[in-house]
Amino acid sequence: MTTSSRPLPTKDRLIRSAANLFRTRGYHGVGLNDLLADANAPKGSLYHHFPRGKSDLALAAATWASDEMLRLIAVSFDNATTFQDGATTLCFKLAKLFDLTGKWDACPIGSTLFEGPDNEGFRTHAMHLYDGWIAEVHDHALRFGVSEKEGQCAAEHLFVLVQGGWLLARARRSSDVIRELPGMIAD
Amino acid sequence: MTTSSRPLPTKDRLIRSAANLFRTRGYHGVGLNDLLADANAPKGSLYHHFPRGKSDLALAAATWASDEMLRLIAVSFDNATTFQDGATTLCFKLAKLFDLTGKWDACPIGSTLFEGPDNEGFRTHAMHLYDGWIAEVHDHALRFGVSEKEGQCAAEHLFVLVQGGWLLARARRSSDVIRELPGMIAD
DNA sequence: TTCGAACTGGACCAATTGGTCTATTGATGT
DNA sequence: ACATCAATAGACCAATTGGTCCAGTTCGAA
Repeated sequence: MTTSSRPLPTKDRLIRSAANLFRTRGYHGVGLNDLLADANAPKGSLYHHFPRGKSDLALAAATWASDEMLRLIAVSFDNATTFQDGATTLCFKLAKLFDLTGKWDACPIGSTLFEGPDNEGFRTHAMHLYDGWIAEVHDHALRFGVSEKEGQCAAEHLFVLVQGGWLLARARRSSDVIRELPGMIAD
Repeated sequence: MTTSSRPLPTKDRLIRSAANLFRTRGYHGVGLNDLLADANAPKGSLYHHFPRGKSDLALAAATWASDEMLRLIAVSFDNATTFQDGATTLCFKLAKLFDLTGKWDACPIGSTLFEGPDNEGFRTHAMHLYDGWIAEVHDHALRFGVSEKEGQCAAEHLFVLVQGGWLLARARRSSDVIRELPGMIAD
């Protein structure tokens, strides 16, 4: 039961709980019991909405979490005047979420989809979601008049920085690294 | 049974197997049965050498894997003439390991120690190991005449890039990103 | 050769795992 | 009022989990 989860339909509660739990404890680190208790749903509902069970739910949870991230990228770059500006805003927003919520301390996709059981399907899904993030940044970059190739480079660079920073921040329990990320782009 | 594991003492076989398995499948993704089969050791030996069981073994495995990485950093920077040079060599070595072995497709520390059970102890251990990597790069950076602070920055920057690149490379099943990492330092 | 500790082998355990199945409930259209 | 079907509730299951325990074995020092 994360936030005002009462009015949400069961399926959405399952997805949200799964996303939040997998994010910090990993796919295998979360048992169905924890999951169902957190979502306040019986086992029957899980297998009604996700016939293939835990793995299906993990896929859906990762997609949902990815969409959250896409929105974060969008709002960060929408009001930006330069790429640097957008990247800086994104990092600061991530750092704030890292500090305030207990769940933004790791990339939701990686924690959920790597180390999964049917590794190949999970990996492919993760790849697509990541490419979605990069494409989103890429599109925004183009608005600032950079070339196609430069935009792709910049987007991948930002992705790599964010992921690396996320990990180090988690290990140190400090969002400082994330805030210093933008400085690494210009250097 | 990874490589010529016959002459190795049981304890070392356990550590190596644990390091290799946890690296790709995560702490919770590896059961003791898999682990013991891979190390070709009985359960009694595990709890003799690691009285606290799986978690103790994971700590030892992470430390061992970290030492491997430290050596890789050392040989990369030892014969380098500039920081860029050392960083480039390191990335190319990592990319090669990524391609050749099946196990260098993720940071061994993160996969093993995050999402662990007694999260706090695991997290602290991971932090120390990571700081070891950064310190190693930092020391090499100083040899090239940069200031203390610049060296720390450069080391953390490289760390972040490597971690982020590692993740993207894993998702894409391609070491290309890792090889392009050095280009992101200069940009 | 004997003694004692380090180590091995594996039977055994309670708890938990992901998953199945069926009975029941709720709502919606007719 | 009825039929229909999506959704819920949870008992139940085999398999596996990490962990305990102890009888043997091995091996080096006395």
